[in-house]
Amino acid sequence: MGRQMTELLKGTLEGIVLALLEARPAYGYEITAWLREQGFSDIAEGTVYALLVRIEQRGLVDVEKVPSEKGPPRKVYTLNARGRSDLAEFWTTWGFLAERLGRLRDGDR
Amino acid sequence: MGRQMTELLKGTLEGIVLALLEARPAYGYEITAWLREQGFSDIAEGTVYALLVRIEQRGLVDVEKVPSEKGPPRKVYTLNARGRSDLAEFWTTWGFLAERLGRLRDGDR
DNA sequence: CAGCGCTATTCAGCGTTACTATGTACTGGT
DNA sequence: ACCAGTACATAGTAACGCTGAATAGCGCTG
Repeated sequence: MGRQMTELLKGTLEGIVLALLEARPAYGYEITAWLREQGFSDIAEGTVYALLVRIEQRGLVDVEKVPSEKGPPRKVYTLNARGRSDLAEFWTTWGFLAERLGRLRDGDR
Repeated sequence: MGRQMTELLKGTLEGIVLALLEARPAYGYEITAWLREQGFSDIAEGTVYALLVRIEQRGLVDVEKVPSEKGPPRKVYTLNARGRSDLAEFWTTWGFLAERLGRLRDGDR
């Protein structure tokens, strides 16, 4: 993966996953697959699982273990109230940045 | 500064500074002041200087020492060819992310 | 039934970045 | 002599994503 993408993903990836979980509960493997579909083809599985551990420890998600027909049990993550609040903050921060960057890009300085 | 902003700035801040330098050469103290004007009120001076050292070592900028009327000599940074190429890459990467996030925000999933 | 592929999670070690806190140095005004 | 403003620098820390590998369950095929 490019160095720039790696750095830009810091913080962003967490927002993306929270936003996905807002739409529907999901488990790690599924999230990784979804990310790849969305064009984030180079995101390592390990990265996603580490992220999920973090947001669980911060109390942004509820976790439920669900047996799978194929392979080991899934850990299904659901966004809770704290998570929704955190996501709202994320959108505010992102919005601020995106607005500044948009102006910069259009040569408005 | 918020944790989210700190993480989102990773990679972004470098792009912002490169974009500024594309518009006009500048020196560290000046860049810090400009950032504060743009609403990045909490970015520490040390952060900017460290960033400038990095992009200089990567060969993205040319540096010229210019005596100042007030205080020690200024190090004026000018974006060079490599820097412009790096900035173009940054906009591509940023554009990709901004597009995905824009969709996510609008509930398009 | 052995091996392979897919599903699913976990972990150790690493590199990069921004933050905090501090230090150095030069100039002009009181 | 002192202090505020200008200007640059650096050591140490925390957070995040990446690499690479390991572990484990299940179904299918030779």
